[in-house]
Amino acid sequence: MRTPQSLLSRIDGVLKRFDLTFARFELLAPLSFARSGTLPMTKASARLQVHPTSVTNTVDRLERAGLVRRVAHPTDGRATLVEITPEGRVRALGATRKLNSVTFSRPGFSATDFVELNGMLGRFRRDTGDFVDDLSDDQSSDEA
Amino acid sequence: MRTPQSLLSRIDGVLKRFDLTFARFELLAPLSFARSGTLPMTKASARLQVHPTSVTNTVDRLERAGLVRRVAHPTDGRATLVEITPEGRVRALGATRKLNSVTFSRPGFSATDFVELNGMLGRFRRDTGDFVDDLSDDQSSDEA
DNA sequence: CACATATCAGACCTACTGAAATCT
DNA sequence: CAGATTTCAGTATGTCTGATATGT
Repeated sequence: MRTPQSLLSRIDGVLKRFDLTFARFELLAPLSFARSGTLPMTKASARLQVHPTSVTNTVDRLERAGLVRRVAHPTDGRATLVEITPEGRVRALGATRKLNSVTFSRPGFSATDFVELNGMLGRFRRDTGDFVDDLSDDQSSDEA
Repeated sequence: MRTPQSLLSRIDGVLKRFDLTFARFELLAPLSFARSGTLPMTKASARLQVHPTSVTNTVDRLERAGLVRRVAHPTDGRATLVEITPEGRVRALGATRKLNSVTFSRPGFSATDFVELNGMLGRFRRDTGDFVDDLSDDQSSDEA
């Protein structure tokens, strides 16, 4: 538990310069990668494995910061899409780059350990049934 | 980051039955292992790598629950020792046992992966200078 | 009508900052 | 007096539960 704690503090240190937290980055980054730039709230909740109200909270903050927008779902009147804004894209890209550069400059793991670790964690997630919807490639129904 | 998150939720699930959180267990467990059963606040802060005020907070809650006691430091008038109570020992032991049994029943890692992982995380902590005072075997000066 | 989606209100925990009290 | 130790007040974050409004 100490290692991810240490990693997280490094990550948060970087993200702070972008006025982001890890929780917010975790939502913003996938949005910036998704072609459509949108994600239904429900999917975000499942993807990040957090309570729906937590997503509401996170989206509230990102929206206040002008990094995302809430958009009505085109076909399901109950659902809401989160859409990344141009400014959100810029922010996500900058943060991602900085995180990558910091990670590469001081990875904390040897190259072989890194590969090995990746495999282990993948096996763990598979064995504990954690790959909930990472397979379904995104907001299939969201071509907004 | 997902794997420790998953582990933590399992751990918290177990600890909840003992009216403990992971943060509180992290303080209580070392106390139960230490022969003297005491730890200066400062050491606890360094050991757990959390802010001094967080230790104050954690000790407050444990003390309210009757699991620890605050004791004046015998030689340093500024310092305060945290002392585990008999009830605290019982609680810590029970929680530790339950955690171990759950861990063994569903480890999430293969035996070889587990050994490998241990080595990696140890190397990580060593390389990032995270073994602050785990070497100094405990509250050397606290024989209360 | 049963179910799904999202939000709100309320609560809790953890952690931090800055200021203060006490002691070495 | 400079520095160490701990606490307090106040703030922010993230997460959860339960209740609610809305739509399928």
